Amino acid sequence: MADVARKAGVSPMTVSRALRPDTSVSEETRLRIQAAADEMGYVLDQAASSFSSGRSGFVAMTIPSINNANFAETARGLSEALRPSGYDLLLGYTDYDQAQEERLIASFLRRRPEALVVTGGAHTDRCRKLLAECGAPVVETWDLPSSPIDKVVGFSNAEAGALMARHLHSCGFERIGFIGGDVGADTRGADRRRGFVDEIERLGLPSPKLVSIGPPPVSMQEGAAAMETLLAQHPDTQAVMCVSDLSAFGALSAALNRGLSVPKDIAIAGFGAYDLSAHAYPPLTTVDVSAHLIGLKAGEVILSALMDDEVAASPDVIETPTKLVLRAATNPT
Amino acid sequence: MADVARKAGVSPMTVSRALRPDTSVSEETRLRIQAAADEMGYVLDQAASSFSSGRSGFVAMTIPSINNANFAETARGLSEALRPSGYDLLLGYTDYDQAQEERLIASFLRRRPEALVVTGGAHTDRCRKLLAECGAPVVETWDLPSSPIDKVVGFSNAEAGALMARHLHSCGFERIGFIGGDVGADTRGADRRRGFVDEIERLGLPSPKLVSIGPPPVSMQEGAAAMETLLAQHPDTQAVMCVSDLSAFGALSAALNRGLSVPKDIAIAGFGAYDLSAHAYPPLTTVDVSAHLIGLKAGEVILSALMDDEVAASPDVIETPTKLVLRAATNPT
DNA sequence: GCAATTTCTGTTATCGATAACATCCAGATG
DNA sequence: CATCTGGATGTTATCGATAACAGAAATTGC
Repeated sequence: MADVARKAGVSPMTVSRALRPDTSVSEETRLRIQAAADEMGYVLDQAASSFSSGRSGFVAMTIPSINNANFAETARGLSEALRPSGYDLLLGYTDYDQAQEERLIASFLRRRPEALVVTGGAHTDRCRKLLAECGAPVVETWDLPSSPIDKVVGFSNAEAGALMARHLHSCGFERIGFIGGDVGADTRGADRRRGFVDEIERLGLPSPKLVSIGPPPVSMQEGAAAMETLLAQHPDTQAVMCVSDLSAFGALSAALNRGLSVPKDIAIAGFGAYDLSAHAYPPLTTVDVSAHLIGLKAGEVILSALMDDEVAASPDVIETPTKLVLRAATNPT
Repeated sequence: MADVARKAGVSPMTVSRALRPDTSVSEETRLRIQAAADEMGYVLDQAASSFSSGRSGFVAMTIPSINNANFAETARGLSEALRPSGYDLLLGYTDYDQAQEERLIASFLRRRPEALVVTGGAHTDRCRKLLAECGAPVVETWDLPSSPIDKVVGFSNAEAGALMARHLHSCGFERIGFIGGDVGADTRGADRRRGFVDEIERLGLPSPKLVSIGPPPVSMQEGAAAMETLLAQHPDTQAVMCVSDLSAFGALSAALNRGLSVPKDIAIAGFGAYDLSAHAYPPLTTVDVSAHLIGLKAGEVILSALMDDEVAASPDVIETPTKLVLRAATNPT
């Protein structure tokens, strides 16, 4: 930077200012400095910049799986919301493992992110402590934790399950099943199942048949296997909700392979409104949780918190909409 | 850190050493320092560490889309390969836009990544220059560029297209189509189409009917629309390859919606071996490009380059395998 | 026309960790 | 017993940018 300053005939301080937005340097000088920097191939050293200014320019985010269209959408939304303000996204995945999440958060904190976004409201004790005491805004997403760490942008997974329960009930199905959502690692999936089961029972229908599935990430393969189990044990099942569209898609393929007609022989619903649910044959009924919007809102919450606008501060909890998406796979006619 | 040092009764330098691997501190002292640091909630400031040591601890990676299972797999592979060495992954997506890639790379370079991984071999001139001159190892992936910047881990997209062409020919199909791959933004998709078309012609079959598709990312929706166009214009088409499994899946749904039987009326093949291709009904024939392996190999190449082991240096170009995956959707019997 | 204000630029100190070098000491070696 | 060796620890200088403050030049207001 000193070289650039010499070349442009100014002090290093002026170069520093010229290369940042919102700093007072005359337009003429800025252009001259810019030209000198470009010509010399000078690139700002952000490590030094972060060190000196105490601002890392990072927002850290953890998601359960990098290979999941829904969480990817949330990451994209967050990234889009933050880009105009110049923040870089530090993205990591936890493999649905709270211990892994803790390690990841601890590692991220060394980079002094200016805000953190995590998925879900369930964390190890130490992880909660790290997040609560790190001094940066924290946003929990994809959930409505009962005792949030800081900010929340999400929805009730239990209510999403109940929503689907009411739909299947309104379609006239009575012998109903649920695939997945039993493993502790995916607390949101477990919440959906709980909401679904409770609502089915509240509506006076027989308790849903539950089929376990392996630990997350739940694959299509596992959905297919679970469907075969369900059909073997309870061949008279009329409708089934799966913990995600991916498992629902696997379940659909298993049903079709068995020669069943969907929804005539068995209706299938998923969760998450993945693209594939719209193009499955028949298309799958699902719940749209506006994954992209969650990311956008989380970004807005962060920016608002970082501005420290006491006046225009975001609410601490933002509930995002969930919407039933009706498709042929649960249409009883 | 000075506080921790005081508390543990050592110098700051010893604390610095104790908190890093591969540094000589007696086990007893290390434990005492670790305890003091934990108790005080001290977290290393990596910005300062990077600044001082000149090593950022970052590897930067750009992928076309964050919401694509294949690229996500490559990112996961890279991340897994690098984790043991303590590198953090700085991940960004280009939206299949070279200008966006250039901006992203320029932004990443300010963080002084110790290596960069990019997707494909097509870049803007300035981007090539930035990458070539940044001093860090660069790995181009998912392609075999004719004039690589540095290292390469990938495969020939044209050959992958030709592979599928030979398969469809061997099945006895003659009137063949190709959906997608026409837009410049996705050079790899264009390569696949070129390889496919050339091979079909070389085999003496009539030139494939080509159907355009919107700019990437190619959605299932667009695959479906393209299939409708193809069926309207060339209803006698016997087999079609799509630029990706996602568009193939959309095309499949369009064909089924039309009341066609797959593969009896029309055979469908995709590319990429996405999970959904295995569980589509009927399952889709595709090309497996070992996305995860690409990431792993890229990570190994980087680690080897950073070790500067002249002896065990990785080759500059690693060709990863592509494998035809035969499934019912192109089985003519 | 002169003081008051604003705009632009320069000076100095500093952020927190680590590289490089120096030192000390215990045990091995001849 | 003197010397050597190597592991463990301390000392000093430094990385590159920016915050905070200070000063100079341009502009404004009455």
